[in-house]
Amino acid sequence: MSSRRDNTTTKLDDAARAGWLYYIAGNTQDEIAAKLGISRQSAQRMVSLAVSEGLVKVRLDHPIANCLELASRLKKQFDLRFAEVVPTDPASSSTTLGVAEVGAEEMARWLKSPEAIIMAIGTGRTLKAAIEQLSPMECPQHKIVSLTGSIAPDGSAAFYNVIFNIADAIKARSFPMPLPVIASSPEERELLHAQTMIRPVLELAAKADVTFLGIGDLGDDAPLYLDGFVSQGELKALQKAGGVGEILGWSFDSEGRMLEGLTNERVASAPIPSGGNSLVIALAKGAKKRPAIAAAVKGHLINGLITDEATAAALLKA
Amino acid sequence: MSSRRDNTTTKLDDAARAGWLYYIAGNTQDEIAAKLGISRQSAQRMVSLAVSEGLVKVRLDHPIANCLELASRLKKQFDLRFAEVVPTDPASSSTTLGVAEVGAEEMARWLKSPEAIIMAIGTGRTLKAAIEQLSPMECPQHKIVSLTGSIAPDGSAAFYNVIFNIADAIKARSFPMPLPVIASSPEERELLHAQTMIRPVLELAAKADVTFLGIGDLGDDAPLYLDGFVSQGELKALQKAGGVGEILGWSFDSEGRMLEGLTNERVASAPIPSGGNSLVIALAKGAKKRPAIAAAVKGHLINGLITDEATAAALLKA
DNA sequence: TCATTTAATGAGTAATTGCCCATATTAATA
DNA sequence: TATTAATATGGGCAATTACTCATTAAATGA
Repeated sequence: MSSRRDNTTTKLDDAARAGWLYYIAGNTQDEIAAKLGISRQSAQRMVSLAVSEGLVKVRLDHPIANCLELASRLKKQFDLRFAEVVPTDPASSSTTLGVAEVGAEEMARWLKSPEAIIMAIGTGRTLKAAIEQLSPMECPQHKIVSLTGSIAPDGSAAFYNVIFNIADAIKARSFPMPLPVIASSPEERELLHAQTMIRPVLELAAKADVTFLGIGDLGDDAPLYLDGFVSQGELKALQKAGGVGEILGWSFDSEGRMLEGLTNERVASAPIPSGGNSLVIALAKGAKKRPAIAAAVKGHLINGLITDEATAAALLKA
Repeated sequence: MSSRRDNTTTKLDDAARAGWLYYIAGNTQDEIAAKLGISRQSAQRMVSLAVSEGLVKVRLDHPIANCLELASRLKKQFDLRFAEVVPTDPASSSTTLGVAEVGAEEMARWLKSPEAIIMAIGTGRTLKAAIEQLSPMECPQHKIVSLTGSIAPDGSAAFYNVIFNIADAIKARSFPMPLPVIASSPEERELLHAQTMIRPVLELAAKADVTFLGIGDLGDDAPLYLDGFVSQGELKALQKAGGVGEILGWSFDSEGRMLEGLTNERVASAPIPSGGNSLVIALAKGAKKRPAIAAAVKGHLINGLITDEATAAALLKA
């Protein structure tokens, strides 16, 4: 008892133990209670704690035929180098369910590489959900670079910036970008990018081997607006100019062409990587994002996509 | 659906889908049944098929998980009735850290039993460290019996004899063994064992419900030698005869076979309990003790083990 | 075609689990 | 030290899941 660090640690240890006995060893909660000398209710609490703390990871090792089919058609039709489709749960309103898990797996696959890679990371709710699924690992050989600013309009750390969450789970060198997402003027953007702290990050970003990012819609409740990065007026202007989506703050029209002027001339994020071998994977699903995703794949802003069955089917039909 | 090859494939696909909806999306089987248009029972069958076909993989992201895994493999491979593995702290040089705490917990678990039990106790540094972790408790119903002498070669109370330390913490009837660990001759051993004070202790020891003991190595700095129970010459002889470890002073070779003659014909300790239901748990870890532990489990000198991750992994590899 | 075997289905039921609530225990604070 | 707040515990019950069994549908082969 003396060597234990603190209460939380002990509790998580016990939870892990209970979770192991339940999920791996196949004990019932009654059996666990007996083995651990606690009541059944406590055993139940521990198991559920292990789940809610994310200690328990469930994976399904089966290429569900329809998903596979859709993925391969997506790859072909939109000239993608990577596509993954997860089943749609019609009843769930989650905008990340499934996509986040698969995204995390794909990230982990890259991070497991013994060779040093540069992984670039965007931002957004979906990506954040994916990061939460990442299992801790040590990979000091890799560099993880943020493509977009970590500063919210009010000066605080942006909630949906994920580079710091990654750094918690993955022991790799990480490069955040201490910038706002959108500067107040083109001049300020240039000034910010000229900073000695920023330039190496931008250079690193341009050389990324693989990039994971989210896609935002430009509807009336666009994340860019909800999070306060653009004003309502600016959003209206983007919509009027034909904008249907944004990546890293860069807005584009339904053909995937970047909009000229407007907020785009003040976006402080790095450009979307597009070098020859660089893999740019977007994580996105949902009816609301469909036009944005369609535009992004049409305009080859991305060359990889993780989405769900319904979205994939809709993309193929359009 | 067009690409499905045959019935089995389809079934597995559906099972995978059901498994996904259940484990990843968190649906109940009723919901799955509704969504897939099948009965609840069929949904249940599909989910369980997904599990039995190994489509569902559960992983536990916690250091404890590996320990539990190792423990269950130890139990299986060495036919142990009890095995507990604690995480290895690579930074610590302690030979008892973790093992002592868990040993104490296990002792406490037994002592909490309302039914009267006989607990036998060996000796050694690890065991002493374990006893120090014991919380005081009242259990007059139990008997605690020492398996080995409490007299150092110089006639003083042996430092690493732990029965008296137990008696401090635990209010139970305790039975020390006022003997040397190794007598000066086989004859003296017989004489000592014939004493009216000793015989009941030996009889009690033979009936122990559970035994906790340490394992000593027979390297050049064997505890048996350091504590002055055997001379350097005797130690060399033991090594030459193939001795790799000792329990209670009884030396054995790498297969866990007791050595013939030498100091073994003068050991005054009780024999290692081995009755049908008796649980004999050793507390030991560390590279130095590895051959001794391996021999003890191979030769079934013990049927319970508390050790650490590194030692457990090495034992399994050997 | 018909008998026979085999697999699939759903009803019923026992076992297991999730959760709420009252109580006890522990920790924090005055 | 006494009081209060926070937390943990176990009883009880409803929801969920696992399993058995009888029945039905499909497949097989003469």
